Amino acid sequence: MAASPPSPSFDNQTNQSSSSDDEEANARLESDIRERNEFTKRLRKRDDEQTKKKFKSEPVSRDPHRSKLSVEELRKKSRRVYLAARKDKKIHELEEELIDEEYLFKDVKLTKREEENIKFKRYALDLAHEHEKAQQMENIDRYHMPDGKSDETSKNDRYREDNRYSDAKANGQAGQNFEQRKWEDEVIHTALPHFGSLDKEAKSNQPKYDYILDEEIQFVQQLTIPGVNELLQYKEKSKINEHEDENKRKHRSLQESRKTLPIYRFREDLMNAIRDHQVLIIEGETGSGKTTQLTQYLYEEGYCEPDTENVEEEEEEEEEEEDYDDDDNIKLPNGKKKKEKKMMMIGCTQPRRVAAMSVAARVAEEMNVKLGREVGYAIRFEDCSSERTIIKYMTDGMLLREFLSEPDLASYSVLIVDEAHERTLHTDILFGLVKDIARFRPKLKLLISSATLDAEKFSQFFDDAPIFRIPGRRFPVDIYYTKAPEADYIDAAVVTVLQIHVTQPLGDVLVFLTGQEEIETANEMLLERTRRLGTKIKELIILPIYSTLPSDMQIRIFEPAPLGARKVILATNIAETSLTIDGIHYVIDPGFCKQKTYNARNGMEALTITPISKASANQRAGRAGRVAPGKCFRLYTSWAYQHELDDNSIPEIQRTNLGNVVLLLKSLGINDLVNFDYMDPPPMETLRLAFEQLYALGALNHKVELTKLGRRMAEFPLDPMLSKTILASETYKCSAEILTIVSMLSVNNSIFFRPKDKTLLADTARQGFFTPGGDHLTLLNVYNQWKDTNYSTQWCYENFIQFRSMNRARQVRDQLEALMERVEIEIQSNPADTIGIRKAICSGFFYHTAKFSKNGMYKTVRHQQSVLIHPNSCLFDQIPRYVIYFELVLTTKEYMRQVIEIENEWLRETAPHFYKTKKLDDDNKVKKMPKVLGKIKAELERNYS
DNA sequence: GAGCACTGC
Repeated sequence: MAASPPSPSFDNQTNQSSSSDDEEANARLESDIRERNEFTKRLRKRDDEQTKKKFKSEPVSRDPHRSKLSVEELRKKSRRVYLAARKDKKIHELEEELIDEEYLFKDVKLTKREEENIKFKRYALDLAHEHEKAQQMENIDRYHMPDGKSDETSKNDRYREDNRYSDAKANGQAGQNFEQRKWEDEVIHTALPHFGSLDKEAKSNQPKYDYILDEEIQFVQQLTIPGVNELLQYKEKSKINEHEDENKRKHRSLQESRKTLPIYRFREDLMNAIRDHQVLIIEGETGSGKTTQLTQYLYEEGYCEPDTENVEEEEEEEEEEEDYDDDDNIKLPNGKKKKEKKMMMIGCTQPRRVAAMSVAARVAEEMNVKLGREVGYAIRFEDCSSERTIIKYMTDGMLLREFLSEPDLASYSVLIVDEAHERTLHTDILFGLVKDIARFRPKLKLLISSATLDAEKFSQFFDDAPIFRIPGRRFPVDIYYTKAPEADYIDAAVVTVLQIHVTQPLGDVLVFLTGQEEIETANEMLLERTRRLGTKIKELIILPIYSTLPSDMQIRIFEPAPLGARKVILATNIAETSLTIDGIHYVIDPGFCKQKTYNARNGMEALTITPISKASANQRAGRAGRVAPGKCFRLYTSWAYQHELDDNSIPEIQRTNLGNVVLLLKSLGINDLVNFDYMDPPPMETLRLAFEQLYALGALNHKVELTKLGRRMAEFPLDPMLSKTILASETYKCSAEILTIVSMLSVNNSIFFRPKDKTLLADTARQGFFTPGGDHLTLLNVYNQWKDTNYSTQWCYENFIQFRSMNRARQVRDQLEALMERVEIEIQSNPADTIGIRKAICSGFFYHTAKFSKNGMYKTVRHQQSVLIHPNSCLFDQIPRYVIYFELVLTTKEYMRQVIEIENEWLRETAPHFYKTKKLDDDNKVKKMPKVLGKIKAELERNYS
């Protein structure tokens, strides 16, 4: 990994070629950066304007310069190798120049400028000599980062800082953000005079610092998130009993470690609060132990005991086979046994599958029972629970589905909605549902567990339920902000990584970027710059992580860095909540993430880079304090944090298609979705579109009631249009093919693998699968070929197909196939009948029809939106008159993704209620929606005004 | 000729 430093000799052959390589790479980088600058400029426009307002004395903000600057600097950098090689030569020249000048101008009156020039030259020469000396001495700490405490160096730094103020004043060009800087330094006593170096103007006079780092960013420490560390406070030394067997010893130590968790101290108070209140908001910080302990405490308090009224009824049936004692794990901790299925359950929801699984496993271990028995979990594709399960962890969506079979959730005595602050779509819907059932089930306990900031809001929603606060366990994290906004946050992040690497003690760095592309760019930049620095710096191991990265690459981030080296992890949002990496001491947070937006007016989705929320920023910062005190460097100003970031992210319910949720709620008998108890209501347009689509699909009738068809559609965990397609496949006797297509469509566009260095091969492979008729049939073709190889991994690899996605499609298909029994549809295969297959798709997606129009684009029939066929589609270079698309996405243009060609008449055949019937070759006109929908619209408008 | 944050059923 450590590249050798550039050869000092410029004449050297290899060096020349490598420098031309460098130039090429730089040119690429340059154009990349130019584009990015344009982009980020737009994003930061608001930031700029605010900054301008704030610093009125400074008419031009730094940002517009910066973007230009980085290009200029890149040019400089491309010559850096060359310059480095000339260092010795230059020093020598400088020496001679000085001697000459002193000799020549000995008796001449020099201008002030000339004098300064000579003075500067001597200063530079002195520095260079000093630097060389320092380099010869080993273990000298040249790059010191002041820590703000009053040691010798800090004083010096402070002095230098003050000089900078007066310099700026003297020059009459009140330095960038001068007032602000001074103010901040005065107000914040812990201010960091400079992180690495001084500012831009000062930097040019500081060749000593410039030598290692090309550019540096200034940070100011604003505050420290205090740590809460109760580690070991309750730890008791375990006495090892030699007669204890391994299992018992392990169990004992587990029990002891349970007592060290912060929540343990609050057990009694907590249980009292739960006893006294039906609904309790638990504000528990990460590491408090609430997720694993709460369920166990509740169990130990007897919340699983059968409902007494029920037990009397069921007493006669109390007979069950006892295959219970044939295991090592015989008894539950306090000797209670679960006797029959009338024991009540404690349910705990998690937003993520892995969390549900791993927490359940941990609790099973702590309770010394087998996972899947008393303690179990339920996630899609995998139900690891049984009749005797009393503590059940599950994903939020899973509990939502349970409402379908048990609308009052009678088998639960306690429901815990964990990680409620994440506000997933399913959690939000659950809020309304559980609040409702709590009203007529007074014995049901409801615990809403959330991180900070939100608790008050949850309390309000649940009729002012009391809030119980449990501290967490974490280390303090120092927060640093930049002094001025950074225009190019990738460049800024890269520079900060190097600053940390050069000035800070060892400890891994986590950088949050928005996507794969940014991660790859940052990776290349870091590689290039560390290569250039060569052995002057310690080894830096750069590791990318994002969800579509192959698993073997993902695992690498968990390997500890070798001795003396530092890991830098370039991550997407995946590292914010979904996975935890130990050993992170430094977090770099540029303050952006990608967010999906849904436009209900035309049904178009887009993925846009948006500023994160304060809650997100704090979550990210917290990642630095898991194992030791950490530092978080935010690449935005403290002012921006205070004034420009929202407190919380927009909840999912407000930015997603609600078709499936509306259908689910309808089938739960909730008729009035407009007045449903939302914590934050979805946009009116989204609800209206959902109603309209469900009506068009025949899932709702003219009275907006669920139809028989709608009830069958609700069985599938899919978008209503996909469910309808499946149900329609019965008519065309091609359910097997449709199941495959639907499964392939529901794994998000990640079937084809396209590595950067093999784009041509990958594209050829993809085109090889193209099937006449459209992309759906292409997907079917891919799946069937894969199936013919007996689901081979090798085949995927050879054909540039993502194995992980295929496997997922297979799982989805298996689940859907199982559900076919419930809706009583036979699995029939008719692969040759591509018309039948397309007609079935038409029955579900007639709503997504687009017609080629005169202006060379397509127009969607419903919203008259101009769209294009996506360049990845097999129909890209064809112009079918009518097409049906799976989805609309806004990227560089408005595109239809996954497209099939259809015939005009199919629309009237499959959706006669939707399309007006006229003469055969006449254009199909969309029928007017019935009055009921108009009424809904009116009601919606009333409610949302 | 484009470009896929992350989940979940």
